[in-house]
Amino acid sequence: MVVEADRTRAAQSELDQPVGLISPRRLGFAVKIAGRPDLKDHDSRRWQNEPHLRVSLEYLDRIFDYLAEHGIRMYRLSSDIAPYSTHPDLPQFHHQIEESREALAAIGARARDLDLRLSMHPAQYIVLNSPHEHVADASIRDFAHHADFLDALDLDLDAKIVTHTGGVYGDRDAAAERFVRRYEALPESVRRRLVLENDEVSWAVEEILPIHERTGIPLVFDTLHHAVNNPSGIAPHEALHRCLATWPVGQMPKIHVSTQRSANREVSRRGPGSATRSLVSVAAKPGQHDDWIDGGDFLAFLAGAGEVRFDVMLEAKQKQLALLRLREDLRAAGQAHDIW
DNA sequence: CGATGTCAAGGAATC
DNA sequence: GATTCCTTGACATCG
Repeated sequence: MVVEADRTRAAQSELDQPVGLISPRRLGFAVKIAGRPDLKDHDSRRWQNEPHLRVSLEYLDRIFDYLAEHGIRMYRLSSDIAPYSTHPDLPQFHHQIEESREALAAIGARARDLDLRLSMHPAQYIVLNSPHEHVADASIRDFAHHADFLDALDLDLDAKIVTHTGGVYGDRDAAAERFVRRYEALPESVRRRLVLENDEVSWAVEEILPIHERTGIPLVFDTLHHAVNNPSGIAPHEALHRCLATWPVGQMPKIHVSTQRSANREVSRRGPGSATRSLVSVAAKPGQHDDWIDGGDFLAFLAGAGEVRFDVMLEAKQKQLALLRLREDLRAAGQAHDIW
């Protein structure tokens, strides 16, 4: 059976670890499966057509097939998996978790069988520290829904909900204060899963560390965001270590890794008012994700990381294809035993 | 059928 | 105060 074979390989890999050589335990990717339009990540029909979580879970089962086939053990679920489930004007969609209990239990059991680490990352509209109470309230409801969903899968506490701090609104201290106050008022079901990621514009590592100190919330280190937003110039590995240290004993920390899109690239574009496509050179904006992960950069980052362990969520446009290619790059560099 | 418009939701920068 | 960008794809409708 595939699962048993994977477990055996897992045990073997642990034994093969050279003493002192540090590695992530898992490589994961987010939501969409590149090049496989048949593998949908959620039921995306409009509300008029009554989309449902049960349909999304059938899709997810097919994605799990793919993950099992490729030995991938970390995956970010779509936050739209239960369509309109917190939409204020569509209460008829608010009970999908209850309506899907059995399917949720089954897919959760399968995730555990496959030793899959799952996570979620609510959309940009979820802003806990917003000065607008209605935005904060909607965010709290959304977090609670995400937690209920992961709980319905009966997943352990490595299954996290990732968020950003939010805005600054011209007063950083007040913005941090709102985050802390509202975090502390969150239900335990949310607090035990919520983790905070440094972002690319407003809240750098040095600015979320104080929030961790006040709340205990674990920090997800994002390498690209740190490269783009690092006002006091903290060295990447220093930032990494500080974030890893915020995780409780017994939970495996995770980080986000991506490669920045290079300055110029050729893309196929549809001309204005015309149906024909042609190759055009466009400038990339700073902080954009590249299609792939640079294997050399990744290896160098690991080599300098020291005696620490963490899982790695890859954020690349080519999704799981970037993960598979990175594996090949690492294998070519003699690090295959070392990487999941 | 291909092209175009739309989608629940926010924040920041710019004017 | 209003507009645009961010970023994303696929559904839904229009011509």
